Amino acid sequence: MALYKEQTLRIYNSLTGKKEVFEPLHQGHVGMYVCGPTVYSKVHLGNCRTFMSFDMVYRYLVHLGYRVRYVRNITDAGHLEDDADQGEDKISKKARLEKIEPMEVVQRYTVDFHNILRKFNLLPPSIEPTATGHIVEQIETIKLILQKGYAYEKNGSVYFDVLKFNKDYDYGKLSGRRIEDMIANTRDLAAQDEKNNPQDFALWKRAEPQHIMRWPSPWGEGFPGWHLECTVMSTKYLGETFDIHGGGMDLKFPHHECEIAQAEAGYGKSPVRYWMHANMLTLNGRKMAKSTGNNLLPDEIFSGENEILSKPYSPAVVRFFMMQAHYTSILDLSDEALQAAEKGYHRLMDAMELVEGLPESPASEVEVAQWRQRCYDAMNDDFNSPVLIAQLFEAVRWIHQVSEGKIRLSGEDKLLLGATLNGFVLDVLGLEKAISGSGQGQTLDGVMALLIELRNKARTDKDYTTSDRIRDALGELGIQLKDGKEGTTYSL
RNA sequence: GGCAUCGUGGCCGAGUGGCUAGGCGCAGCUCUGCAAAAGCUUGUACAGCGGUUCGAAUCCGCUCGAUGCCUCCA
Repeated sequence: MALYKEQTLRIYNSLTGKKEVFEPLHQGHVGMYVCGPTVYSKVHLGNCRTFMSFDMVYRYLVHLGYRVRYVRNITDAGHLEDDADQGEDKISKKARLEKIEPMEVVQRYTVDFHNILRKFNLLPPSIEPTATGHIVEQIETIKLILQKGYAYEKNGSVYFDVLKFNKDYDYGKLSGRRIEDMIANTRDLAAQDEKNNPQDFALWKRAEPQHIMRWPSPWGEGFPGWHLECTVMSTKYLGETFDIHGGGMDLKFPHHECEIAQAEAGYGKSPVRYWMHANMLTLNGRKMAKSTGNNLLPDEIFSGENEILSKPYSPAVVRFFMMQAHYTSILDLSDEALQAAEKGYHRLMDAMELVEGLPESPASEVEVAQWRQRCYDAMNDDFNSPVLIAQLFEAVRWIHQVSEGKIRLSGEDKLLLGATLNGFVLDVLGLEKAISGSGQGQTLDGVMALLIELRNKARTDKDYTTSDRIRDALGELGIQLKDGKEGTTYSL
């Protein structure tokens, strides 16, 4: 029997503001769409957190036995410098500045994006569609919205008529905004704007002569509006109604609000059953911004080449750090916090290594099956990974106690404990075992075994000068010796 | 200025009416030739001020602060 039949998953739905029991549209199948990056620069660490959160969501759904179609797009056209349909296309601008083709920009940063996500151990989505690959579908959708009367053409551009839409539907229901407030707060610049109302947004923009990225359309040469691609591609691959739509909190308004409006205008029904929004990542208590220098690139964390952190941190440690916070909470990254996460991460992973060799007893003194359910309870409660991790550390304590002979564990429970830990740590949280044994691993192991043997010989001979010399010299090279009950091990 | 999310012990971070997660640090202990590593033990904290309640970190109001979006400004 599939796990999802015995577990009750609840998801905080941003649309209703409540935790709701998750029931997919089609039993056993889940359709999930996540707004992907605009590939005009190196992927932002905050973006990574969002995608990592939804990777965890995806992994847990798969773990529960659902067949998930996970669609995450690549925005490679139409995303303007500001979101009020002014300014330049982000990708065109970068192409102009670097004097290369827009598609070179797209290619370069798509590759970067994939590389970074692979380091963070994110699973690839089922489908990763691009905006430029769906121009035809976008034009068709614009025609549909025009035909339904919720859009108008002006000088080769097509705009969505928000006020008209709001009469028949509810614009602002996702972000809790009222159209009256928005109108009251808007400066009157109708004179220089071709939109009927400042709240209207572009479905299609006429390309100015210097604009490089352009496609023919019934309204002349132009390019699609940013909000449209997500509506078009989610509908194409997941249907007019689908289960989960995710994205960063910063996309809630206007992007997701516009997606709802486009879909409702076109198809007459709300597109998404569960809206999920991941929260922001701050750095040393402040938002990340290139202009203030309060900014970190993922690779700068891995390499340690930055002015903010005291040392490099591996992708797995950063992932563990992020998983220790709930995805709906603002998370603050700092050197101190990463150091703490690194130690905790190693404690967890080291304990997992011990499970297999634990002594077995006829009966257990701990309730492994109940603990396993507590792990599920944590994840069932809106993917509460921090509470899950707290439960995992409960198991870490047991492992050490069993290892020291203080409590007993049956062979059956040992298997269950190990399988549960592996399932949650590796499959659900997506944490990887500490990197060891690359190309040089075996050689290094051999050298270290020799040094450890020599040092232990010196110690038994009470030649502490020699033994400490070995220990200290290795320490200076960044190799730490660990004297345990079972002998000496080392770590880099 | 508007909307939204939030403000928890030295740090990070769960918890949303009574049953006080977890990680890191600190301290004590065990182990050790000495250390390190590892393990064990230990913390009644919930921005401030009012209010509701038998009882609030948890509900309500106000103030202050943070983050995002919108506006303003530029």
